[in-house]
Amino acid sequence: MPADLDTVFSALADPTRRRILSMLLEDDMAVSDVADPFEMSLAAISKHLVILAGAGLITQEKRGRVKWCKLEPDALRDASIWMQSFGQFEAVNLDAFEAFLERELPSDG
Amino acid sequence: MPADLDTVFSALADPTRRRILSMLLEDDMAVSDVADPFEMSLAAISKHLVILAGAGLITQEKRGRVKWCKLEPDALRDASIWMQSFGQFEAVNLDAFEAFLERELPSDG
DNA sequence: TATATCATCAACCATATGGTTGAATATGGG
DNA sequence: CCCATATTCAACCATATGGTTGATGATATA
Repeated sequence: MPADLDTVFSALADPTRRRILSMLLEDDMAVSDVADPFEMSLAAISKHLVILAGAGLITQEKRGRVKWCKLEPDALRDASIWMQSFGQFEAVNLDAFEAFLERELPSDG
Repeated sequence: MPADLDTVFSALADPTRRRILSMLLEDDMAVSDVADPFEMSLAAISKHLVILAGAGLITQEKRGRVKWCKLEPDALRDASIWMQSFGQFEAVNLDAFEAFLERELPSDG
């Protein structure tokens, strides 16, 4: 049951949450390791993770006292499809795509 | 100068605004015609249009006393590209796409 | 000119959002 | 058992968001 578009798009609207997602592209992470590079409280990050999980963009699994966060890229599917319905733009230009990632991923996801 | 991802995603997070975008897929529209099918004030719709314009998703041009609204689908490009960076999902399945449009476009865009 | 129409502005309101801090709740290790 | 670690909870705060209404500013038309 995919989260609705409201939930997914508003989850994606926050730069902290997008940055978390891009961190999770590398590997699954514990909550406190997700929080480490941010200059905000662990509680704040914990709330962001709840929002990402509510949107289905991540899942969380507790093992011992550590809660692991895992990216769930499929949750982007419906939103992506929705965007393609406005897709008078041609299929993504791969050069532009790589340049974009180079530019955006390090800081903002 | 494309609007940033924050702006685009939060513009897309509201169902009224997505519905407006799907109406504009059909044709350019005047502000009051956009407002017609909604059960909310013209002023509220006017604010939504300002937000869509701020995200670059539409442009507005005043001719006489009528302000025309036009969809600008290119503004979705960066956001779409960003989403594809999480694109472990394969290229959009066209059957699923059409089913999705059938399901979503009439009410919610 | 007088009047109606198109759209925005300004002030206001309720609720949501994103952050804080300190206490509480597991769980693991010595 | 005792203590440290991992995470969330609860209360709070400032600001943002999405709506309302009534006034206002342009423009078209009789």
